[in-house]
Amino acid sequence: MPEGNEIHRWAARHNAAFAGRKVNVLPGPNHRFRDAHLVDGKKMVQVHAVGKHLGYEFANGLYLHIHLGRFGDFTEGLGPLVEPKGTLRAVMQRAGSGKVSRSVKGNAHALTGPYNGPPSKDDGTQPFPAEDVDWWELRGPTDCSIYDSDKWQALLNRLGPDPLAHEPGGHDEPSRAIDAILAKKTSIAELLMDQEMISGIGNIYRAELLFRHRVNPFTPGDAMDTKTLKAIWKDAAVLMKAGMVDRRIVCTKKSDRPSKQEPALRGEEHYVYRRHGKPCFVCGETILRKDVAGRTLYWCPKDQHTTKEQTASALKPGVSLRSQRVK
DNA sequence: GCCTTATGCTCAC
DNA sequence: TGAGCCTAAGGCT
Repeated sequence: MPEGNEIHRWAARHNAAFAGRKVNVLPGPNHRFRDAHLVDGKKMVQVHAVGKHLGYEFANGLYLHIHLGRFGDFTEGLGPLVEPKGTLRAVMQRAGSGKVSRSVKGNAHALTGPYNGPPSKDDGTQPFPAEDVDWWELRGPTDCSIYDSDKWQALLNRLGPDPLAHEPGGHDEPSRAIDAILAKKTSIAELLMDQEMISGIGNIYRAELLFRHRVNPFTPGDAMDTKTLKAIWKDAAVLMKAGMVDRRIVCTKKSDRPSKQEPALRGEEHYVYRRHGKPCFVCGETILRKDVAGRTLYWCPKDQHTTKEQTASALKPGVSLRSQRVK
């Protein structure tokens, strides 16, 4: 369920664990990933992350392309693999690290922990360094398939610049995104989610970025100004980088949190995302939500200066999104 | 157990 | 613009 921060984090971890090594790539129990054999047993050169896409580059010139979509996720583990579940799609394992064991019940070593931070789960499991990862398993991706280098390059060409793919100070690329946005009449809320404009931003970051810059989400791209767009780009890079490290998207400033706690308490990570019906941390106004192009947009009508009509278009409290979509 | 929701995207019409 | 695909969790009965 990742945005760009998670994708770059997986790429970093899987580079540490597998880059330069021979790996086994196996289809899941249902064998839906039929092309696994094309890279199985080959040397994995390196993992690339662009926007929300992962590309595992192999020495034979092929790429294992993975897009997690909304539901996809990895489980990493140490030691022998255990009992894959039916929904499993694919597995990568260090070659020569022993046979895949399907006899052990339970998965005591498996967890999807943060880099070196505190455990992400409340079950007491401890994180381990990426270098120690022996295998990962994948479930629920939107795509898991083999690309040749032309197909991979075509993907890169299609995607807009990625805030996480650029070094601070070397920000020449955002101009491409900014020019593209300024040429569109579509709302900035939709444009921020458009991977051909900027890649890597998803529903949480778009809502939070628009709030942090007090931008009316319904503003057309061509009515935005360059200065604000530049600021949003820079902010995106900072927030997403932080989200890469602790596997937690935190967009509130300490001074805006009701508790003033650092790190942010549960429920105080976001200004507007999933806070509909609750009071804005900054102005106290009720946070609104609306279905926009199939995704839920959250905003504060006061801080983000929405018009009466835009405010009135928000979903009524208690009404389900599904019934709203059917209108 | 059913319903809803969720950090996404593609394709057919 | 809508349907479809993918999986899991939480709230409700």
